[in-house]
Formats: sequence, structure tokens, C-alpha cells
Amino acid sequence: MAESLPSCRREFVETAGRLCQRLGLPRSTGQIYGLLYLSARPLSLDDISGLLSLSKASASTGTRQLLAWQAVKQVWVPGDRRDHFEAIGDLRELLRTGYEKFFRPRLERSVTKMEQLHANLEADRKSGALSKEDHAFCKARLAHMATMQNRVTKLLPIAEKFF
Amino acid sequence: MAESLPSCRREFVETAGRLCQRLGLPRSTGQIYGLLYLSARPLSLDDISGLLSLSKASASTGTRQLLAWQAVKQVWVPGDRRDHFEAIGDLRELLRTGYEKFFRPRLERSVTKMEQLHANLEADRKSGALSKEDHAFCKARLAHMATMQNRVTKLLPIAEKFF
DNA sequence: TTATTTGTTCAATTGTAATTGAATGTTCTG
DNA sequence: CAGAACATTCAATTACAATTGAACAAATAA
Repeated sequence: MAESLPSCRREFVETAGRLCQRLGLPRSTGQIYGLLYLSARPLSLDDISGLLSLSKASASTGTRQLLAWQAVKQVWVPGDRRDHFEAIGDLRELLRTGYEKFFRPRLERSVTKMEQLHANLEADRKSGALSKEDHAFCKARLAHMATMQNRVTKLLPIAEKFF
Repeated sequence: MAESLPSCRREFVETAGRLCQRLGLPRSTGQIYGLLYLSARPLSLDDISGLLSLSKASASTGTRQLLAWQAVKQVWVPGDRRDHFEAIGDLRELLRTGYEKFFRPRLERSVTKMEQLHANLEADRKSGALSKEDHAFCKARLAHMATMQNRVTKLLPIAEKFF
């Protein structure tokens, strides 16, 4: 397997890594996806760690992460015992599963969280921890936030159809 | 000023803090915004650091951060020399400026980055660093990514109108 | 079976960014 | 003006998460 990357791939890998880093994900994971995204043939862990100058441990955890996100799949290469990895090239699908696995559950939990907060607010009002005016104010703000939540919830399916 | 928070605000503050943390922003900044969002009256730096058990330094940097994001505004409280802060309650506006200041520039830069990558790809092809098949493969993948970029670019104004 | 190749797990290190206390600068007050 | 009240800046600390090397486990080959 090659030991160095052509400059276009090098730069792509770097960009992907920084994007992930900005999103709070491990840079190395982004680099791995970037590398695979521009690889015509599946790569082994050794290829990955070699080309990206990562430890095999990082390559292993990174690929497993990507497998969990369904951003990558394992493919069998005849005549080679090692696992090989290939990027899922369809970014629409990636977005879709990302939404399903990441955004939606969070959004749903945020709705129940809002309900909790509202209940809490009423309890505070009854226990006297909150004045009438403060209670009204908080209630209005929470209500506004809830309508925003609703809009996001309604927008996302539209966005999904858009892709 | 009060020394402790009613439970509803306590929980809201915690939630806001964790949300920011997840987004890669300082937790304390989120907590400050959460606190102000549910405060009927503007708070001073001392109020903030006291109620959230933060150093005044953190309160200062956090509020300046929020000012830069236009998530908070300074208000003058008669008879008090200190700066006081109030949350911008309109989350729509917050989203809008967040999009303008954060997303849009990034999206634009990503477009020029794609052009760079494409140019790079052609250069690699010419220099022989890339086989014909590899070149075709990479070109297709970059093209696919570009169309996704276009869709995002087109979707965002729609989403903006939606709010 | 034993030796070798491959992949994962885990403790330790490293790097990065948030947080703080102390120092500094600035504005008000008496 | 001197002194106090505030806010900011900065160096140092702390907390956290990515990364690694080494130990371990599993599978294959000889």
C-alpha cells in the first residue's frame, strides 16, 4: 500500500479533520472518513494508520466510531485476512442517519425536558419560591422557547424531504 | 440580590450549560445565558458570579462573549454604577444572527475550499500523482459533495423564512 | 499445538481549552 | 485629589478528552 498521500487527498483529509474537530468530534475520526471518502479501494487499519500517521489504536477506535454512525462499512478483500473499510459515499444517507440517530432523539428529549421545567415552575410558584411576576415572566419565556422547539420539529421533516 | 436559585431556574441553567458544552462552547457561557433568560430583571456581574458560583473573571468573559453574539444586552439600572445584563429573549433573532455570523461565512468558505480541492485534483492528475481511475473516482466524489453543498445553501434561506 | 498476525481494550500521556486569582486599568465618589 | 467600586486582562491551574503504547484476546497458519 502507498505510504504517502497525493496533495489533493492530503488537503481533503485535513479539512475533514478540522471540520470534525470544530463539531466536537475527534479530529482523527474525521481524517479517517476523509481518507476513505477519496479512496477508490477499501483500506485496512494498517493502511489508515500508515497514511495518516496515527496509532493503530486510534485507527481502530475511529473506524468503529464511523461504523456506529454508519459512515463507513466493512468489506472483505479476497486474499487478505485483515478488515478493510470503505466510506459510505452517499452523503444524503449520512445526513439522514445522523438526523435519526443524533438530532431526533435529542430533540425529543428536549421536549420532555421542557415539560419538566414547566412542572418545576409551577411547583416553585406554589411553594412561594417565585413571585407572581417572576412566575409569569418565566412562563412566557418557556412558552416562547417551546414554540421555537415546535418550529424546529416541523422544519426538520421538510428539510429531510429537501435532500 | 438573592443568593440561591429557585429549582426551575437551577435546572434551566444546568440544561443550557450542558447544551453549550455539547456544542463546543464554554459551559459557563450557556449557564449565564440560561440564568438571564429566566430573570425578569437585569443582573450585574456580581449577581451572576454569585448565583452561578463562578469567578467574576468567568462572568466577565462569558458576558462579553454573549454580547459579541448579540445574545445579551447591557442595560443601565438607575442608581447602580455596575453594568447589568439582560438576555435577548427573541430566540428567532438569536438564530438569525447566529446563522449570519457563524454558519454563512463558514458555508461560503467551504465553497471556495471545494474549488481549491478540485484544482488540486487536476494538478495531481497532470503531475501523474493520480491514476486515471483514481482521478475519476475522486472527481465524482467531490462533485457529489458539491451538490450537497448547493442544497444546503439553497435550504438555509428557506429555513430562515420558516422562522 | 505453537507461533504469528490482527484487532481491541486500558492505563498513562499529551494537548487543549475553560476557569480562576491576582494584577491592572478605569470610572465614579466624597 | 485620594480612595473605593467595578470591570478586564493575564499567567497559572485545573479539567477534560484525544491519542498512544503496551498488554490482551482472537483468529489463522504452519
